[in-house]
This record gives sequence, C-alpha cells and structure tokens, in this order.
Amino acid sequence: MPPHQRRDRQRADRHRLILATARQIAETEGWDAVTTRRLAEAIEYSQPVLYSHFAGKDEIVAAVALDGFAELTEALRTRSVAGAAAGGQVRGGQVRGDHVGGGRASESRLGAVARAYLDFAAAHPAVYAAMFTLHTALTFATPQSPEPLRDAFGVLRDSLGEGDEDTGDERDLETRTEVFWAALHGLATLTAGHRLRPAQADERLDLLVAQLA
Amino acid sequence: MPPHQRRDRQRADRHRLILATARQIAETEGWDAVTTRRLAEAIEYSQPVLYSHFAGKDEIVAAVALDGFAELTEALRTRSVAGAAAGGQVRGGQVRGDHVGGGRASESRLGAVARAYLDFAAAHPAVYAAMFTLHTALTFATPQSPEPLRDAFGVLRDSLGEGDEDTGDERDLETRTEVFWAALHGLATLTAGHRLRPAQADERLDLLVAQLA
DNA sequence: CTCGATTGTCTAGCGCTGCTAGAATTTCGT
DNA sequence: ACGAAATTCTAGCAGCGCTAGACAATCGAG
Repeated sequence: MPPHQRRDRQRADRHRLILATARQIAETEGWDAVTTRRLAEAIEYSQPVLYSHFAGKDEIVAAVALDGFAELTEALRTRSVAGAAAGGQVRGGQVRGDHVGGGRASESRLGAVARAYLDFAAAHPAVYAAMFTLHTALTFATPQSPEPLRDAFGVLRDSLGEGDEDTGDERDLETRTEVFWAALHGLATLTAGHRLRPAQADERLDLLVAQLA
Repeated sequence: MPPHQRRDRQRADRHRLILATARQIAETEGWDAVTTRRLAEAIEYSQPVLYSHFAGKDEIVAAVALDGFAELTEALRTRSVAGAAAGGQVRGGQVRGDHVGGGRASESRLGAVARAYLDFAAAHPAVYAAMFTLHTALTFATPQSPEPLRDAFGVLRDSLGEGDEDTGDERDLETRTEVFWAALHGLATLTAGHRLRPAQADERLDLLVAQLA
C-alpha cells in the first residue's frame, strides 16, 4: 500500500542534514552565524523547508543539544571503562579524530570520566553551549526529562558511587553527583570563556578528583 | 574657564541611567527584552543617544557585568567577615532587600562566602548572566583583567587560604581557587537553568564546602 | 495515459533587531 | 543678539525569525 518509503527516507535524511549543517556552522563560526537564511542556503533549500521539520530555530538548537547529550553519554561510558581498565586509546563515536587528553597510564574511573567530560566540552564547544548555555526549553531533574539527559547524569552517578556500593546513602549519592556535575560544568564553561589559566587544566582536574574521591 | 560641569554631570547621570534601566529591564524580562529601541524609550531619549555613551549594545552589557563584579566582590567581602564572626544579618550594597539565605548560627568562612556567591547569582540572575553567560569581551585570568574581576577572585582565594597561611604552596592555592570558583559557577548556572533539584540547594552547598575544606 | 487532487517548494513580505548618516535643534562664547 | 559648536532626532539600511499565498511536482483513479 504505501510505497512512500522513499519520500519518508529522503525526508529523514534532510532532517539529519539540517541538524548536521547547523551544528557544523555553529562549531566553526558560532551559533550567531546559524541563521535561517544561512542554514537554508547551506542545505540548498528555501527557508520555509526548515519550518516543515522544526517549529523554529530554538527547536533546531534543542535537537542538536539532545544529540549532544547522547554523544556525551557514550563518550563518558567509553572512557569510563577504558579509564578503569588501563586508560587505553579511545575508539568510535564522536571522540575519534580529536586529540583527547592524556590517556594516563592508570587513572581512577572518576578521573577518566571527568577528563572525558571536559574533553567533550572542549572538542565540541558549540554543541556544549546548545546543551547548557543557550536556554533551550529542555527540562531537567524531573521524570519528564528526555532519556539522553538522564543517561548522562546516570553515568556520572555511577562513576561516583562505585566505591561504596551498598553503604545505603543513595540520597547523598544523588547530591554528590549534582555537585560533581556542577564542578565539571563550571570548569567547562569558564575554560571555554578563557576565564581560567589554560596551562593549569590538568592540575585543576586532578585537584577536583582528589577532593571528591 | 570650564563651567561645563553641569553638562558633564548630567551626562554622567544619563550614563548611569542607561545602565540602571538596562539592568532593570533585563532583571524583570530577560536580556532579550533589552533592545535599543526599548531602552531608548525607557530613558526618554532616541536610540542614537545610547551610541554616544556606548559603542554598542555589547558594551552596555559589559558595563553592567563590570558593575556586577564590583557588587559581587562587596557581597563576598561583607558576608565573609560576617560569616567568620557569627553569621549576622547582612547590610548595605545590592544584597539589602533580598531574603538572603539562612544566616546560620556559626558557619565557616568558606561556607559563608560560598553561600554569598550563590545568593548573589540567585538574586541577580540577569547581572550574573551578563558577567558569565553572555559572551562579553571581558578578558580574564590575565594582568589585563579589569580590577573588579581580579578583586572578586581575590576574595575567593582569601577564603580558601586562611587555614594554611604560610604553608608555601601559593601556586596550589591559585588552582584551588579556580576549582572552587568553577564549582560555585556550575551550581549557580545549573540552578538558574532549573537543572538541579531545587530543594537540595543547601545540601549541595554543605557538601561542596566539606569537600573543599 | 490522462487528469484532478494532493503534496511539496518557493517567492515575497511582515515586524523586528542593531546601528548610522544627515537634518534639525539647542546651547554656548563672543 | 548672533554665528559657531555641540547635541539630539528623524529616517533609513541590512539582516533577523517567521509565514501567507503562489507555483510546481507528484500521486491515485479512471
């Protein structure tokens, strides 16, 4: 009955093209350069086409942010196990191609996750800005939060709560995770804004991990 | 020879009026509502007058941010000594009129400063956004940084380095201050973005202070 | 295979933004 | 009181997000 499959597939492709193009422009020239006219020209369609996929520019940014959360989660997961094992080379996903930080001989799982987080923010500043700085209408810290958001938070929590498995204070673990996340987020944004001494990045990370362990 | 004093004074008044109005609109309706037309109408002048005081809108935001740093420094200083003493009521500056947090019976100086920081960010979210989130062209972490910026950082550093006065590691103190600031900034922004559980604010602050002490 | 209907796309334009050139006005020194 | 200088305003430009209505391509039925 429905051989509209091709049209649907083409439409989905264009959907992804819009997001990838928006992301690429944002990453190279900043989000201010991502205008509807510019984006439409880049995908070789007219502006109204964008609005047949997304309700508006905000929704495009939100979609990029959501993808970012999924990629961040994957990066944290990958580096989490790698860091716990030996700190081996990282494969797959969005991280490949970036000159990721040290990959130290032996690093705590907490340190590996923290480093992965800051590496992600540094490697994809525009996506990170879409996730946190630009006020997308994504809700947080509630059951209504989209899945990728809660997943990312979950990896952070797991990396904190591995030492004391059954010590009971799960409420405290949630709070510790929030503080951990806040510290990482602060380091990420202040670093991106050139508000911290660039050379001391590793020093700050080590200190943070030491204080939280 | 120069009785232009009145004109100069009026001009300075108008300068302050512009900043105060911009800040007020931003604080009540967000920075998006601060347009040059809106601002010009509010001060009862035409738009070009704004450009005889500031090079552009960005410079207005930057000026508000700079004022914010001075006020933050004062708030931290005040609450720092108050917290070290007994945690008494706070007076003066921008904090008056706000229902500042607890004012606990006895709190560490570190805790008092941290609380003052988060209170400031919560009480003046638009100013705090101008200081950090909006990408003003203010430089940091260099000798060229404007004085109020280095002052605010200095208060944080002092609150961290009071225990071990002459233990030598001043380099480490600088790094500890950066991490402290990053954690506070992360808590402030994530809280403002409703990304943390509102009820656990005190819990997070206590945990952070305990980990850094 | 053709034709009407449906779907998809584009052109053109609205109200808004930050910003500025040049005209009109006010204020000043003589 | 008048010409010069400083100040302020009117009007407009290019670009923004977004949308209505005209146009073109594709589809299903006869």
